[in-house]
Amino acid sequence: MGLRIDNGIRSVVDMNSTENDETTAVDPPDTRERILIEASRLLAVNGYHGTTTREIAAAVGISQPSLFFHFPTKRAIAEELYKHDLLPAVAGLERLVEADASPAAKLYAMICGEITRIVNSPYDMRAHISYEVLNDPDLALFQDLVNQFDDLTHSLIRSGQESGEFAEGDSWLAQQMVSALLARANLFATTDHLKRHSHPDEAATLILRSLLAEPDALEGVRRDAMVLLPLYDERSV
Amino acid sequence: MGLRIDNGIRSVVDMNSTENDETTAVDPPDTRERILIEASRLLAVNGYHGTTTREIAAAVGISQPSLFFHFPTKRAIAEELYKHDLLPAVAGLERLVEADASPAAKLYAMICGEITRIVNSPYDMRAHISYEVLNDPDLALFQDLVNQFDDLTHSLIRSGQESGEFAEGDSWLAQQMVSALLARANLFATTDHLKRHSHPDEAATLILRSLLAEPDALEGVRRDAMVLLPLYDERSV
DNA sequence: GTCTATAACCGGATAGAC
DNA sequence: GTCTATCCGGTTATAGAC
Repeated sequence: MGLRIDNGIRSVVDMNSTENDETTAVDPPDTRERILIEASRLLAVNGYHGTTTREIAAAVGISQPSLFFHFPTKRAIAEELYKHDLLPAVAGLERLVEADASPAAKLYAMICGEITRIVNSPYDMRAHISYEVLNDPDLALFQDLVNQFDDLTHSLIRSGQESGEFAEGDSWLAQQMVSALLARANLFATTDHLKRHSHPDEAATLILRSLLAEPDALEGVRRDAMVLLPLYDERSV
Repeated sequence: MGLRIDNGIRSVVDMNSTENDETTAVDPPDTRERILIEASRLLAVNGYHGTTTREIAAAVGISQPSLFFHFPTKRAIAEELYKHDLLPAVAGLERLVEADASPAAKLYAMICGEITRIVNSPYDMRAHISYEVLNDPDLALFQDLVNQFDDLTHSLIRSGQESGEFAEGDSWLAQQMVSALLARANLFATTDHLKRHSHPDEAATLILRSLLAEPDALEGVRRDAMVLLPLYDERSV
């Protein structure tokens, strides 16, 4: 079958594809896709209420009403962006949780996979988990998705503590630290510090060192996580 | 003096005063103070652009134009809140940095002191470091303050790495983890999980375990930090 | 698919009475 | 200090031509 180009920006699929077929060479983003890209930048910087449809249209280079040919409402633009970010994350973490491996390896793989995904995303998702968005009753779907992700992370930490692989401690606080670091990773991705200087592994190492009961176990965890990592990526399942 | 119950909110003035005269016993929040409290909640949830002066006024129980008797603009309300949050943080961290102690103890004391301060604040400061606010050119003052805080944290981590007290690693990433956790602490404070179940020490422990080259050094670091802690609090200098 | 013109609304802020 | 009434600029979204 081969990878289809989904007409857009180098879709996520393309960026990560291990082999390219010759048809993917050109790949000019259509208007709809350019709207999503520019909107993601503006939403990240100015927030949902701080971003106007005029600004998005100007960034794309079309008139403000032309936006409404491609999307029914401003909200629909934001929804598509948030879904693009959150659905693969929840699905990937669910696959990891069900896998046969230690909680530490699963957590390590999740952090690596998630940061890799964020860095490779064509969109700027810094704002995806702003309180402003999560508390908007009209965007309740995303509260659910974020809560699902957080709950899965929390249960991973709990079961690691129960098996003795992780040190005892407030599992809720630990989960918040993981989720805070991942939210921050969206910022790394655009300041491009992460792209140039840092590795997903470093973030995972930082978290695991703080959780593991036995620091020397880290190398083994890393090896197990590398085997698990493809599971997190929807293309490889 | 004795502990007064603060009916609701302890006013900022009271919290920081080293000595109380007897006239402060009752402490009914005046309108101006109530505006700040309600505005902090709404700003935290809906963001700056997502919060209207009409909503703030309704929460306080006055008419919308009455706000403008107490504050010249909507922005002035936000500015006062952000200053209240950021000025003591930067000043406290500066005092810690200049103190005579190990970087690890200073970092531990900062995290403890900062979370304690957040939990005790009468305001809900969840939104204080949203990109929406930090990127607003009219609020550039706060970018400076946040950058100062982050730079001081970063230099603390760097010098700990240079002395061998901390493990090698990306100091920028480590600083981001600290700052992300503290930003999240503003959320803890209102979900009141932190107030009930968690201790500032747990957060500091979580971070230090991930940074220390020698995990067994943690107990000594904690003891040194406890001596340092009063330095962070402006009331005790 | 994109445009111009515009409807309908909501935002911050002011005027002036009490 | 607080109110009612109001101004005015900016915002989302629609209508209809090309």
